[in-house]
Amino acid sequence: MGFDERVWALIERIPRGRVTTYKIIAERLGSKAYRAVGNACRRNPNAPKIPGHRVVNSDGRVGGYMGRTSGAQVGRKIKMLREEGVEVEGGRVLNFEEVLFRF
DNA sequence: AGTCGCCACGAAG
DNA sequence: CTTCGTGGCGACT
Repeated sequence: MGFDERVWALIERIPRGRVTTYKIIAERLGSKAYRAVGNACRRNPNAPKIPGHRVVNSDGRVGGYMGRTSGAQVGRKIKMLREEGVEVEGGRVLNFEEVLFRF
């Protein structure tokens, strides 16, 4: 099981209505490779099953989606989050600390 | 083997 | 805002 697979396995455990961060995932893997976590997400092979939209930046900014840091793809990410009850405004997760999932 | 070039990032300036 | 460090991976040679 490579690095990417381990990242995906963790992402699958994020509950609905919660988010986590690249940094937290890296720490959970015993690594400081938060940037590599972003790479793993970018290579996410199964968009619906692996909820990459629940992974945001450590400062609460929504970040990117489907390989993009801005644009329509990111818009869909925000929409999905809203649909599961996560408040997003101005590209930021509201009540970030409250919805943050730390495994 | 090694190198090089990404990055949905983070910290510091 | 801007750099700068950064880890792991894929695509090369």
